[in-house]
Amino acid sequence: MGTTEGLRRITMTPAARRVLEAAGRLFYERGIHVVGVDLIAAEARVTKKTIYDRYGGKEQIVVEYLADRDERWRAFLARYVDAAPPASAARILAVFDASRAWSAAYGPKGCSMVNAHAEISDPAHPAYPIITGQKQWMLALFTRLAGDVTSEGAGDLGRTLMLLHEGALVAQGLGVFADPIGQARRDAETLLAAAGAYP
Amino acid sequence: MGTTEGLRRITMTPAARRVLEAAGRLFYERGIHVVGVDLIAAEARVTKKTIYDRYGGKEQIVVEYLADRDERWRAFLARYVDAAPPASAARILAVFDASRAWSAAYGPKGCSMVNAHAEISDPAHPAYPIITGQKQWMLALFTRLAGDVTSEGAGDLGRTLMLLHEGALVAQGLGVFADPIGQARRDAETLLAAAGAYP
DNA sequence: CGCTCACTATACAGATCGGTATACTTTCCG
DNA sequence: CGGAAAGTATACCGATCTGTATAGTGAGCG
Repeated sequence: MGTTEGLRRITMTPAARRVLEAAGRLFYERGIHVVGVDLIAAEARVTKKTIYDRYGGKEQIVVEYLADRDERWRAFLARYVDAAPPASAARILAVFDASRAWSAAYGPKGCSMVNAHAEISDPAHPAYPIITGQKQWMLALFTRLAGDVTSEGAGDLGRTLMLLHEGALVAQGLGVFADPIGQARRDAETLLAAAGAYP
Repeated sequence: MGTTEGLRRITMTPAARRVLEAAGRLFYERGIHVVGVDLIAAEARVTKKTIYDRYGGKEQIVVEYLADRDERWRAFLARYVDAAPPASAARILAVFDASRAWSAAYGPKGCSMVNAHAEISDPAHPAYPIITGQKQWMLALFTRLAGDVTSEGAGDLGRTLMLLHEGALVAQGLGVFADPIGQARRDAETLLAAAGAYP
């Protein structure tokens, strides 16, 4: 079901897990290119040999980092969406609730996929499909959830929700104003009311 | 009026201008950390000595790059906004028209400020205020333009427009769907109609 | 004329980059 | 018992990074 199938071929030994944890934190907070393998090794209390035994190269660490974030975000999100009544507007609002909770828990520097895309511009990079795949998946999710509560115009509504959501993540990362995800949530609510999603 | 006053102290000789042009193109297309001074020098057909004579260091090239983009974007945008009737909803829509034209002319890889923020996380970096300053300025612009066409709720409308606009730039950069800026523009139009901005 | 400024050309320094090699230890498991 | 797997420690490689040093060229100008 995931788009990350053929990419993750790492034996997740305890040391490999520490590497992924340290790399994830450093990549997200400081950026990908600026974080070296030596720093990751030191932070994970692991030798470089172990890193290269498990991952083969830095590129694969990046792939694992993004695939892991993607996987965890989808699971995190599912808990919020599934908790809301089926085919309800509340299911859409739950996405914004999940984003706010995720941001509070895992760092407010915006979306890791968007940030990674700023550094990985080459579409041939093995991590590229993970980045674009998650955004495609989010758009499909919004469109599907919108289709469950409106008789027509689900595509349009889905794209608008996508824009509000992405905009909120960026505004959150740059600290443009307070609680942008809350703002986006209220905007989505208004939008859903206008679309007749509250019967 | 600009937020970039105390930062630009470069004598813009012909060679320095070629450096800024080359660095701007490379930074935007490939990223900041991944582009070295040697590459910039080669691409600008300039020796490294000239670069360090004019800019002092790579950090200042980054500052000039972002300050220049910010300056040019504001001038570009002003032409679109000022061409629309004063205190009209068309002025707001003109922002989206400007973004679409800018993206078509200067590259579709999203917002250079957002991309730079992914690589420059340290708030003490001299380029940081340029990044956040532009977003603050955009929010103030949207809020001011919104205040010109609605009697109340300009702050709220301004923030919503900001989210739509930022979301559209990100979606454009990641290629989530076709013409996201056009989508955002239509959404803004609906929003403005609901707010009674068309008398 | 002679000075200054902008610039070229080239070589180099010191640090850091991703990645590899060698040798050793521990743990688990058939 | 014995061997494979997972790990540590350390030293190293070539390439690349930002930044500097030295020497020389050409144009503008008082």
